[in-house]
Amino acid sequence: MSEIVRTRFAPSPTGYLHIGGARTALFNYLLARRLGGKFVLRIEDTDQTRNIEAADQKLMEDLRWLGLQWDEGPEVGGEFGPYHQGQRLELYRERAKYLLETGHAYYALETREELEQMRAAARARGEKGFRYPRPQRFPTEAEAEQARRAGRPVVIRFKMPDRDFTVPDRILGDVHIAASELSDFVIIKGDGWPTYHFAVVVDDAAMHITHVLRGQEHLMNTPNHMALQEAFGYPVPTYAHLPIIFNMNGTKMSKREKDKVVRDAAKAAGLDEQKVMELAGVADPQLVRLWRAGETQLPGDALARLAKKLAVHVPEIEIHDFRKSGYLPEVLVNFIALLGWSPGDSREKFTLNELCRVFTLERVGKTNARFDRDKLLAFNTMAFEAADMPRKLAAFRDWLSVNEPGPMTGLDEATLVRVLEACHGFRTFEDVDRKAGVLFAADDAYPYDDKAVRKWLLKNEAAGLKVVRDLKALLAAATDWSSATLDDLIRRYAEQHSLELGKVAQPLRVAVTGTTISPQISETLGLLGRERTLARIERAVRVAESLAA
RNA sequence: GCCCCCAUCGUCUAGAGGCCUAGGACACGGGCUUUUCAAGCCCGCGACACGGGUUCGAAUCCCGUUGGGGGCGCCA
Repeated sequence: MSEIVRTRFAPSPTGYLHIGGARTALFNYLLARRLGGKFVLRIEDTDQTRNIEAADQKLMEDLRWLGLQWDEGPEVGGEFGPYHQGQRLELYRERAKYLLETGHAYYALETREELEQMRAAARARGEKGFRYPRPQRFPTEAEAEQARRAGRPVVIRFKMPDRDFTVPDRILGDVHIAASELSDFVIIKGDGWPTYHFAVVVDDAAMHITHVLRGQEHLMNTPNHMALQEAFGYPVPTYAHLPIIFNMNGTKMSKREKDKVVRDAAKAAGLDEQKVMELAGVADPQLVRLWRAGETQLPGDALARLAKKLAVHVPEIEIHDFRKSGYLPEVLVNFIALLGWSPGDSREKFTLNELCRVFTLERVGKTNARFDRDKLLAFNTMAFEAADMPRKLAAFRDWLSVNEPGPMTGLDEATLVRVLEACHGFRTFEDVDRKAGVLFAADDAYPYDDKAVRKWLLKNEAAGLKVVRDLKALLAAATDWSSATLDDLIRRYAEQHSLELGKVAQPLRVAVTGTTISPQISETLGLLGRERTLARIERAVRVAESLAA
């Protein structure tokens, strides 16, 4: 029997998993775990025009990265598969035929244009919302076939019962929707594929789904689903509509936002079409033209390239973005869980397993939430602080693996550990990269920040330069290259010359990294090693002198 | 426009009639620490949208207003 709880996450494959989807997936996962049930993954790829190549793979990769492994679905199988709706067309056709034969559905022959006109006319007449007018006489099978042959579209519509519906929602309570708000909706599209409303009902029943947790944007669709269930004699699952997640500015979180940020930066930098193509590495001028006009999105890698050249931070929207920015999956899970759910006390730190034990629908709120990046960042920082080295190391390697190869790619474990220790207090791996990446760049190629060089090496009659030169000799003669020795050497030098430590450490830091940001100076030198430190100081002296000249 | 949902600090939230002079977290402000960037520590600022009821008593219940959000597709 199907007394066992079964939940599902049913994304459409349009790209990576985004925050809202991740939250829906998480809550479904948690509910199933909490109630000892099964969590099913189903790919809703019924819109052939929107499907994106390999998007299901990306979705699954993100889900797994978060730790939300499904019990049934693509790649793991299960007794109610297949789990791609595109592979279940026979079932939908059979079910639609049943509805047709039992008088619950009928053919409709209007073109999209005709429907648009009908909608416009209804609006002109001042009607409240468009409802498809059910015809007196329905097109026959023969007429449908004739229309098909004539190349006209043929869809199947469901005969919506003429009565009010009450959606029993576990979060919102009973929601009443009047019959006047409902109409005969399409269940089979012109291309023969099912609509979402149809496929979702057929599959939820076929897969014995008991609880449907989904975004609140689906609330008004629910009567359609309930009517379908009634027509089929399917049980009505428990519904729970989740509040929506917004950006801090109250707008909906959307992938388009990433493009907007970069587009605005490109505009501010005065880049023309040619330049954008060049920097983004895009060969199609038409694409760039549309993108500049705000009418389309750039491929992810192209956008990332352009953003990097413009030095703008692209807001993370999709789970994969957070992964690439150096967030921990357990932090995202923890944080997302708190968007719409709370334990009832002031506790905020939860692992996935802990959430599985305490999650209940009763504690899910009704109010929409804003996605506070600052708080997420703080969570990430605290998690790193609390994580042990094996965890940090594994996460660091994961981060390196999903980003373009950089100076730290391929470093051995001992060095990676040392880097992480040297960078303690970091918030994301981007911090680590920003702080220590330059130490692994070629000694003759890393850039010098002119401002830093002027301030710390050239100012006050090149006081910093003198310090650096002195130190070079001392460092060359150091007995060994341990952090302790280096620290001691630097402190002693400062003391002997009555200088504050900052007056010694900063010039040295600028000399060996080109910037004012690096791990503690003795660690910085330690990581570089004697030879490279000396080589870098030499180069710094040359750079500073040429800048002064 | 019509229908539906929602409403506590800037943000996420605790609060299920007296425990609330409303608690926590992040952000913010100030201070400490300091060799940069972070991190850390201490202190502080800060909300029941508004108006009516109900009640001995309301952030908590009811109604209205306002505000926010969602829906009104051959998208999901």
